[in-house]
Amino acid sequence: MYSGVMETPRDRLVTAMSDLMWERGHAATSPREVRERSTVGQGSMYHHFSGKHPPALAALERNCADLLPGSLELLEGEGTPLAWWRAYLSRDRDALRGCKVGRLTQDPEVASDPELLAPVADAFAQVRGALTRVLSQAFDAGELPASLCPERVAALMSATIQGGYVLAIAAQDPALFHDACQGVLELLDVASSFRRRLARLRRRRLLKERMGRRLATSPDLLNAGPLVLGP
Amino acid sequence: MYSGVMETPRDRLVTAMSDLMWERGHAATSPREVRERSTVGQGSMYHHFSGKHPPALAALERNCADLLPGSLELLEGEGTPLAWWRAYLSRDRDALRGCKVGRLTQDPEVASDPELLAPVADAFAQVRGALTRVLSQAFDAGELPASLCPERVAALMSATIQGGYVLAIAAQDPALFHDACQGVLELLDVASSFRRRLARLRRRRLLKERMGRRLATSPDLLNAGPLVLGP
DNA sequence: GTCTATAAACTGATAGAC
DNA sequence: GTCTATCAGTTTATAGAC
Repeated sequence: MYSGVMETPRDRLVTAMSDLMWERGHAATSPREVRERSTVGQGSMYHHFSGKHPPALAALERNCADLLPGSLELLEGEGTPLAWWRAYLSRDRDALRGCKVGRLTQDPEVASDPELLAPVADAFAQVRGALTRVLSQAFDAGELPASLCPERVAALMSATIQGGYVLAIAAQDPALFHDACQGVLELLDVASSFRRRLARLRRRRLLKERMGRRLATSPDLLNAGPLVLGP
Repeated sequence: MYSGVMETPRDRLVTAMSDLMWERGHAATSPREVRERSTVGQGSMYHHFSGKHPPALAALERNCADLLPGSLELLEGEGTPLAWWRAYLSRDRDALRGCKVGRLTQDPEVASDPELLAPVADAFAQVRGALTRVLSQAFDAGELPASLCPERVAALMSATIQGGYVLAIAAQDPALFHDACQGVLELLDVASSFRRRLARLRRRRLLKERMGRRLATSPDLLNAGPLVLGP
């Protein structure tokens, strides 16, 4: 069925609700505001939706569906685990506007309504799942120390982004968002370089044993100052 | 001036506003709710405060003043930097209720009002400052690799907590909050053990040179499997 | 300082013509 | 499906007695 270029009134209502939930949350959004933004008549609104709940659920599901693919596609395809999580944590995000989905966890009417919370919970679970898979690959490849737990590091990555928004908005400075993300990247770089260095030591030791002679430990390892990481 | 055990009506209004801002945020809180909770009469409320803004500012300033000391005192006193940040990140927090202060960054009326946002920004800046000082001490003592930046790791710690709330509420499971906090602790443990191990290598090398003889590299270092950290 | 009464405004929701 | 008109219920805010 051809719907033309114009959005249908129903879509306009959902779009208005979606925008308002991002800007103001659910509890702070009144049906009147939704109606005004959607430029839909008073009577028409009640023809399409009865109350605030149904359009809110539709808006939420659309927001999650819109946002998820962009996040998930960064965490797969060509490349290495390290490149994936770097891309994910370095992704350009509008720090002062916050997360369309995450913000709603702070809304009393969403958090207390299992139906509204479900798509939010699902979106976060999927992102965390993808991050966990990526990290597990890095562990299997020996690129991260086994003392780290993929699930916990995945939770940390998601939390860093969500908490980064909080810090940035509080300070009205996007730099804090990027500081937090950089911070976790730097820690992961240390952890993965650690593993690489240990592996290097192991290889040398094996080599040394096989060749039956002593190999001087590489001075550049022992003098290592700040950890400098490859590109 | 003696005020007795009972809170004054003005205090009751501020307390009610404070509780409601935590539970529902500012935008979603109506003057009527504040009046009902405070059990202050309609006329009395307008005698003490004109509108929602003044009691909100008072409530916010009180919340920040109540919350800050508890956080700051964990980050000083006897002990080591590592013990301080562990205590800070392991502190018992009600993950599903969220942060009294941080939640308000997601409120449109707080985020867009410089006067209301100021105490929030200040509280976060102070915590970040304390964390940065603690981390700087660890860097100075050589307990963390110099590739890490104290400010960024401090931002990461704050973000982890704030983001942990988001994940926990989304999943309605406090475990996710603790996962995120544990995740950053584990990464910091790796980073600090890394530094310790490098330092150990350096000491041995110095010793070796001074004694003019070769010292076999410690097998327990080279065979290190999962990093096991001290208590 | 506190209370009751009341005014003024607004909001959510419905009905019925087109 | 959309519009106008309208109603009922609430909410904010003020006035004035105590």
